[in-house]
Amino acid sequence: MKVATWNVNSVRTRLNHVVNWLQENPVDVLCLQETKVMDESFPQQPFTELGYHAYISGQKSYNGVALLSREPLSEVSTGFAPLLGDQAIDLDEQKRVITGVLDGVRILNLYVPNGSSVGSEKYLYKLRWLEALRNYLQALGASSQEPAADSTSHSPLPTPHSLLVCGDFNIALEDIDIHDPTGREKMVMATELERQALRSVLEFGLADAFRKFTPAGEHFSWWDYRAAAFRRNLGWRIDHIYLTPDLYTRAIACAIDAAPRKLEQPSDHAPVWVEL
DNA sequence: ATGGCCGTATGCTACGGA
Repeated sequence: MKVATWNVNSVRTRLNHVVNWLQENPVDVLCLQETKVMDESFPQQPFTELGYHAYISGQKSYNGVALLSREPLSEVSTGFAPLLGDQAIDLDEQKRVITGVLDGVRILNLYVPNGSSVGSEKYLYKLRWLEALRNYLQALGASSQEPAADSTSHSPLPTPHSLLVCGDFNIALEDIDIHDPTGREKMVMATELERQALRSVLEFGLADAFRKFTPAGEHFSWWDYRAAAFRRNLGWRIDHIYLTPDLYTRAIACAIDAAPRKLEQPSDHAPVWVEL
C-alpha cells in the first residue's frame, strides 16, 4: 500500500499538478491539505476519471482536507467531533481533519494550524488544537478493537494500532528539519511548546516513517515562495507521516518528492509518500 | 532588512500562510 500527503495550496489552482502527479505516482491514497474550496466546488471529476474516490471536507478560502483513494474507504469521518463531541466542536469550524480506513489501516489526514507568530491568538489556537488531537487519538485507541491475543504479547494500553497519521503538521520536530535553526525558539513551527505538543501526540505510539530511512538533515518538504528559498534549498520538513509500530515495521520506503516544487506555479509544499 | 511571494475574496487592498 502506498500513501502520500501533499499540501497543495488550493486544489483548483494546482489541479493539473495533482492530476499529473497521480498519473506518474498512482498511490493508493493521496491526502490533500489546503484545498481552499467548498465541497460543492471541489473538482471531483478529474480524479474520478483517474479512478479515484474523493472524500472531502472543505470551506471557503482557507484550510480544507481531502482523501483521494483508488478503492472505497470505510469509516470515513471529518473533524474531531465524532470522537470528542462538544469538547472540541469549535475547532471543527476550520476544516482540518478527515479520516478513513483502507485494508485495516486507519488513515488520518491532518492540516495542523500554522500558528502565525509565537504568542499570538493563532499560536494559542494551534496548541489547543494539538491538545484536542491528543485527546482524539486517545479516544481512537480506546474505541479500536484489541488485536487477537497470543502467547507472546499482550498490550493493556489503549494504543491505536494500524494507524497512519499524516499531513501538514506545521512543526519541525528536530533542528535538522530546519535549514537554519538559529533563533528557532522565536520562530513559529520550531518552538519548544509546539514540539512538546507534537511529542505528546506521538507518545501514543507513532513513529516518523521518513526517519526510518533517512536519518540525515537537509531534506525538506516546504520552501518559502520568497527569497528563492527552493533554489537555495532553504526549507523546512514540516509534512510528516507517522506510523504505529506494526506499520513502521512494515514500511519499506518513505521519501519526499521535490519534483513538483520545480514546476511553474508550484505549491510551496512537496508531496511525501510511504510504501507499506 | 520584522521583508520577500502566493492564493483568495467579488479585489484595486487585506488576510492568511509558514
